[in-house]
Amino acid sequence: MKFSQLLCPTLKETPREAEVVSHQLLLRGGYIRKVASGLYSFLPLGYRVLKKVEQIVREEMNATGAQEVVLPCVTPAEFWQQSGRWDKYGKELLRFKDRHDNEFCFGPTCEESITDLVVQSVKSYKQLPITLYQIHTKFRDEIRPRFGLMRAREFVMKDAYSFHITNESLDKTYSVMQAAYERILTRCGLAFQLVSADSGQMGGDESAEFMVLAETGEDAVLVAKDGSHAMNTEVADTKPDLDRNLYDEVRGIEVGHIFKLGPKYCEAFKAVVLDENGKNVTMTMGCYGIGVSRIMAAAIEQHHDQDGIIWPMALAPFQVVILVSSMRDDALVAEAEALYASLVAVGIEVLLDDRSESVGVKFKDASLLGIPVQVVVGRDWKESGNYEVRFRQTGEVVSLAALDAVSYLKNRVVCP
RNA sequence: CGGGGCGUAGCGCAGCCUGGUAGCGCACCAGUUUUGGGAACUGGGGGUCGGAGGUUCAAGUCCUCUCGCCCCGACCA
Repeated sequence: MKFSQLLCPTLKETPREAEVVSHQLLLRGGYIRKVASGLYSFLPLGYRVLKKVEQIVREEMNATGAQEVVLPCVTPAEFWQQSGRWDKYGKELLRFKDRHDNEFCFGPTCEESITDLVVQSVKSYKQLPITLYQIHTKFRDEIRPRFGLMRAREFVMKDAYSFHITNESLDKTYSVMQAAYERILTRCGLAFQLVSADSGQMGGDESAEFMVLAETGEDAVLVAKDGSHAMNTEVADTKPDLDRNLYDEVRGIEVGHIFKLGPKYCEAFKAVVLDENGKNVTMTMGCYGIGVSRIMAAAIEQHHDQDGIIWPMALAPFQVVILVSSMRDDALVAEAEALYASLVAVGIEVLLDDRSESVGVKFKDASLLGIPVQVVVGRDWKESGNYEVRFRQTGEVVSLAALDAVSYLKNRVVCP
């Protein structure tokens, strides 16, 4: 991609509405724009990052044997009445009527819809266990949306649901999901903490949250000093005899939550299969959510500095940006374009900053955008034929012979 | 919903108290000179001053109502 063609309206000044750093930098970097409170458009760079997170989630889900589906965003009121949540969910559930005066809501989560699907299509214990997931838009009419993508009303979530006839089977899938979530967050380059949690409105027996550690996190977490476990302070508050001296309190951003739901929804939907004796048994269920768009924000909260975003390699919209120090120097431009073509040819995601801006602007924008590797074709190349390579995260600066550039950069953009 | 703050060009702001031709910086367009950490000059374009009503000869400014946005709280993946 050439920067001169890219829709990327960077801002020098922070919009007044943005309070937290991820929101500020996403706006300043031209990643997102606000449409209304809690509603955001993703611009090309923002969408690239979102797709990176989605793809990591998808790969790890598929690796567990989970199957990807898509359910409608709009669901009929009957589903929610059947589970009892039409009354319980409150105003967070966005409700409306169609032209026939039938009631619907925009799904904030999909236990009802997925259970309905499974009821229709799963009839035998031989089809179990099964895990279905989707990566899709959710809407929750939050009391107070805030902090940009951190607590938006419309957001992208991966929600997975597993169905079983034994608790042992549910336990097993729950563990598999936990391990998958650990791999997802590790691949995303995030430091996180697994915490036992309150299952809240979802119901169920056991749940755990995945917290991305960041001082700006909305949640407080108690981590045992011996490292053995951690819990949300919401849970700690229900344990009056807990010795808080044995814990350190840290802040976290909840990016994932896994639940053993049990039979609640399956009972409500009469989700039964025939067992090996030909008898009806009610299924039991687990659900597993990851805030895909929230991970974007959390990654920035954890990885930024005064100059801007510092994307982990796996999430970066581009791995490399080539800065041409002067667009009026034909030799420089030709060299940069040749380098660009050869990097593209080996599959590196590279942005060529071919704008007729001063090199200072290009440095500032490259740092703000958080592209992991900056390759400068300029002064050094004129003098010695070398490129100057700068690493956003470490500040390391390397002088690189042009001949070695492709193989060197290929090695340096590998995701851990 | 309670408390607080803010709405003036894409972004950041001044002007309001004390009513009288709607401004500044950045961004944008054209031209010239520039190009190693947000260049300079010249010339341009862009505004229902959030909306409605009122007071007045005259409202961005005063009054009333209203909508939106942000922060704190309750709530929450």
